[in-house]
Amino acid sequence: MSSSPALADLPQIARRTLADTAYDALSDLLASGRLAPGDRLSLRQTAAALGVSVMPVREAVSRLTAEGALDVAPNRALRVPVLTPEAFRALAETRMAVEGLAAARAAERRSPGELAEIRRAEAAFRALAGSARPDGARAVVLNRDLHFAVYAACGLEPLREIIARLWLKAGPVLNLDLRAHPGRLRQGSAMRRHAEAVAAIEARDGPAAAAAIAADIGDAAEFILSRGGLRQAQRP
Amino acid sequence: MSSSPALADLPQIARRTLADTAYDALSDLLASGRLAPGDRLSLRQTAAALGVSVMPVREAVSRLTAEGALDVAPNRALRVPVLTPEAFRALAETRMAVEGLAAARAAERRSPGELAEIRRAEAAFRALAGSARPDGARAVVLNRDLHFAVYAACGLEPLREIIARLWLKAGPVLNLDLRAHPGRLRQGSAMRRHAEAVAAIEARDGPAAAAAIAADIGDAAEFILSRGGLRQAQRP
DNA sequence: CTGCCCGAACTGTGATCACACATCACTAGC
DNA sequence: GCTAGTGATGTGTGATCACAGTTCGGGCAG
Repeated sequence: MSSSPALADLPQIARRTLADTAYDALSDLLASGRLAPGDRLSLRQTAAALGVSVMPVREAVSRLTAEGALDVAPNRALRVPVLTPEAFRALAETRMAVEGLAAARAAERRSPGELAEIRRAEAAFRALAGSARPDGARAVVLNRDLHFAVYAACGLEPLREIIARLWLKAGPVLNLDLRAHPGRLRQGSAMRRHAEAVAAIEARDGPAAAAAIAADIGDAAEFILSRGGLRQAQRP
Repeated sequence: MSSSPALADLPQIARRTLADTAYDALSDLLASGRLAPGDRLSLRQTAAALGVSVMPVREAVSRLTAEGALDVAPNRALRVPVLTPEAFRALAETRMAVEGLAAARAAERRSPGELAEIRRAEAAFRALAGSARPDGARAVVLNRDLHFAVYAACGLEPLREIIARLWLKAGPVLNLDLRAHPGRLRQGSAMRRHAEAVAAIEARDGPAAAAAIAADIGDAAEFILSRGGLRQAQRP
């Protein structure tokens, strides 16, 4: 097949289905905490909001329920999962273990470029968290950027995907709280943990990086649990 | 609403949709290696085979693709993912880390009942693997039973789910190989690793349990990689 | 005024149809 | 003889309809 070399320059046409787009839209809502635990959603309503039929939304929702990011009650009602304190604690412990693992590997094998990216993300978060009146929604994004800059450096793509799914489950709880109480950022706990993590990654100290990330997760989880930020999943 | 207390004893009616059933059927095919990497499947054909319309199959497939257990090519072709050697190695490393983590926790906090269940599963596998002509398909099931008896004892349900998804991705490669070459069982490598793991769990030695499970995974992965058991994902 | 019941509106689930696209066998043209 | 175009067939994707089940509010009976 001989043809003009100009064809080689053509960018591949992105082949995105409506279901993919719907999935991204719902994921974003969940990860950013704009969908709170217990919120119900309807296929037809979200389909109307997205301007498509219910089919793409159905597929997106079925993916999210498979990942545990959404919950279909026995009544067939569709809602954002409400975690019991026990389930939330188990999720937090899992995250501490798995994300600690990724952080340790990142510390040991990060490239100079990856380290630079991590430091940049840490600086961005610190600038926001240290400001007079931090924007909760933006803090959510920057915190996520920093964490995933670290996990991207661990060199194991499957591990990164696992963590992304864990964040989808924890996102509504964590970020709803962070949006509601951005003042917690001023306590500096997150900033301190982040600084410890970056220092450990810079020093190629795996265990220290794991400990810092785990402490960051544990601090936030403990704060939310102590505040009773979790509603019970029971109906009266 | 006052009613007879006998009603409290009634078991909940399992509300299984056709999509759930289709998901289980496909998962089983994947986990047991009866669907080999590169195999294509068609919504309409599998729907006909299951005696339902395409809708439930569509939903099951969309869940599986979200988990990475199935792959929808840019051509929209649906197939079991073909792992490159690099991707397979990354998956194996992730499994060694994550499943090692779970095994370590299981060793430290297993209950007597869980230990008994693990020992029973180990004995069942050993009996089969040590037999004259081991049945590959049955070995797949018993190996899975043993591993998940350990992971169930780790006390973190989210971690167990993560591992189940990893097995869905690795299953076609591993189990296709095991079915094709059941003679490898007679080398005793798996049996030795299993025995080490059970001993470590019995002794509540977390690091040793992690090492044994990781070695079990690593041995199998190394064997498959050395045999060139992975086809390239490229088309001629 | 309170408790119950019934019906309208809505839910997810499944089936069916329509469509754009991919694949492959085949044939016309060089 | 080999390539390029063409048609039939099958593919996933999306829309629409049908249905069983739920939810919720209004109205009737007590």
